[in-house]
Amino acid sequence: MATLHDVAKRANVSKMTVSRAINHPGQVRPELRTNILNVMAELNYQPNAAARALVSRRTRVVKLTIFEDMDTTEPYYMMLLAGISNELNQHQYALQLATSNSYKVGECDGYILTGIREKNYAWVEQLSQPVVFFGRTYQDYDYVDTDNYQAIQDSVAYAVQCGYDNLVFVGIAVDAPFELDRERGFQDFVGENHLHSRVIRLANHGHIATDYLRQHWLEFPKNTAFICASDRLAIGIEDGIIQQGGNVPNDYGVVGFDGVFLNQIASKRLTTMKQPLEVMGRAAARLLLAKIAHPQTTEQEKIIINSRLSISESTR
Amino acid sequence: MATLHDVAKRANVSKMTVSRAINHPGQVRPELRTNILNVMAELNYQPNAAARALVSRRTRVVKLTIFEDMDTTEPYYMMLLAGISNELNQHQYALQLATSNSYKVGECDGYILTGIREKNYAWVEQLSQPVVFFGRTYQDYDYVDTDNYQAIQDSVAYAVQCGYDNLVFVGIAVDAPFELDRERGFQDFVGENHLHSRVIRLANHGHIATDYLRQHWLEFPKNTAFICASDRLAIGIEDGIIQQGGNVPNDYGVVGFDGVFLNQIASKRLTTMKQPLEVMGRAAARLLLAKIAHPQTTEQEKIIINSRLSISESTR
DNA sequence: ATTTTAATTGCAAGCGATTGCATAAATTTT
DNA sequence: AAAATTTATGCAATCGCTTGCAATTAAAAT
Repeated sequence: MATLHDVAKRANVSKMTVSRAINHPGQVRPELRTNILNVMAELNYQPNAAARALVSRRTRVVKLTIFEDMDTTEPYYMMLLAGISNELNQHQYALQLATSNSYKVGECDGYILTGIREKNYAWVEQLSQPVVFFGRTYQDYDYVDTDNYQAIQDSVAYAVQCGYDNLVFVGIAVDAPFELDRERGFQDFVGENHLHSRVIRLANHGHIATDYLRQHWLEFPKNTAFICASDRLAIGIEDGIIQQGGNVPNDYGVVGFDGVFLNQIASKRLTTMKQPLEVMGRAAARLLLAKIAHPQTTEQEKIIINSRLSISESTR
Repeated sequence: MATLHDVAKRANVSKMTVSRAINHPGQVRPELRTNILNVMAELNYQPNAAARALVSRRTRVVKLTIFEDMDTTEPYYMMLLAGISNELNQHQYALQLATSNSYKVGECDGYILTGIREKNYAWVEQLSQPVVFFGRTYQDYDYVDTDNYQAIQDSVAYAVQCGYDNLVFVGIAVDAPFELDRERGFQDFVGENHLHSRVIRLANHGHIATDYLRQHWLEFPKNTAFICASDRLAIGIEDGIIQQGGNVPNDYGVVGFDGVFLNQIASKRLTTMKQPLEVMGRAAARLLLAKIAHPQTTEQEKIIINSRLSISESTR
């Protein structure tokens, strides 16, 4: 492997000039610089990351830590990963992935944290590097999120506009900010508009929703819309309706949440509140990189990115 | 941040002794060592990874590169990630994630490569670090994979044993080793056993399979089993059958492949050939770590891990 | 033409750890 | 009891790069 020294010798300059040609382009004579760049290419020179990190105290690594016992069946994170990875890449940063088991391994310049639990806060507070949360947290940290409250309101408003007059919120039985926001959004909307409504909470599995519908089928009259807190639940609900002989979307409407991919496998393509996860991932990465570059300047701390309803075949 | 030097001073020894206490426990007097370890804990000393990497030429980072334009809707990789991450973690290695865009960013001690395309081989060959492929490749490299040929044969055998007498292989329309192996496995089995059979190839989307069934419904008599090359296709097929009024599993059987999670959302829980992705990920990581530790000793190069049929409600 | 200022380049030091060799202490052998 | 061996520890050099300051050169101002 060629080193700075090799390049310098070959280009007849000092190591310093080569270093500057790379890191401070303005400080070196243009023609000299192009020459150096050529030599670098000839020698296939790659700066040694370790040496760089050692002296500059910059690893050029960002760590994404997924604390939630990673539900490996959830494509949600995959899309997030893609967004973060792409953005970091553009800034020559590498993405390191850590889980609740491995969060202590490896160094980095900053953290993107998601799926955090109360018990992890002690660890978080002790971090010396900048931190950005993905998803609003209980505590007061910088984060990127979607407006769950508003998103659900939009979903319900749409269902009402479709003409469904009985609104059922199918929530995920979990005590997390995103879920509470959604439920509150639903409650407020149906309250203000005096709508027939109901809230049920289920574990986040399609077949659980299907089973639930089977057992409670008679409780749901025609013209009911199910506003679900995940696409999984939505698909389970839809399957359940169809199995009970209900007609989707004519007599029953189903709206999902997340817009992951499940709509690709459902019998009918799902109407769903689509989170722009790729964009949100990029935003989180960008915010973190800004904090790394300017540790004090803490201008924009909370970034809210709107979800949009993707209208398809499960509503009329 | 405390350095080796700080620890050494506080413990009244030289830096070297501290270094040895960490890396070569046998070479330092036990009581001295425990004392040093205590001081390290007191000072919350963490070895500087950059400095270490610089001199030892070991980054303690493994890079997983997913070349396939990452189908972010595919939980497959998520499960793989979990396996790799867990295994690396146990060996104090960090996992760096790269995609087809970012494969040039960052240094590492070795690579796990997956979803590789012909055009990437030039890059692969030029790598100086050890490489392990996830999934058999066209070329002759070390890899971890499941026996796709055998797995499909097992699926078909099971379907026959269930009493289905018309076998349909629903393949993914892609020119990849895993797919060719599966198709060949099917063809060989039905050929040798003189079974009624047919092969169709579709893009890997559930609703495409559903649509296909709608259009070709009359071509599939009762007592047909669909052996699918993915769970997505299987779910689409199953939905299609049900929508056409067919009875699963009594008149039609459906067998999936992968065992990702889709069975959690299907109307009926899917019988599927389950790849132990977590285990396979761990195996890949372990193989790579072995190659990193002993670059020459190339004993075990191809690791085949068996998939197992997970029998559920979509077959009788 | 001479001084001032700005733009380039080089020198030396050092980031925090590890490797090879040398030294000191403890143990065994003769 | 002296010599040979093993076991522990320390010293110095070094990994490849960047920071701070000094030195050189070119451009601008007097």
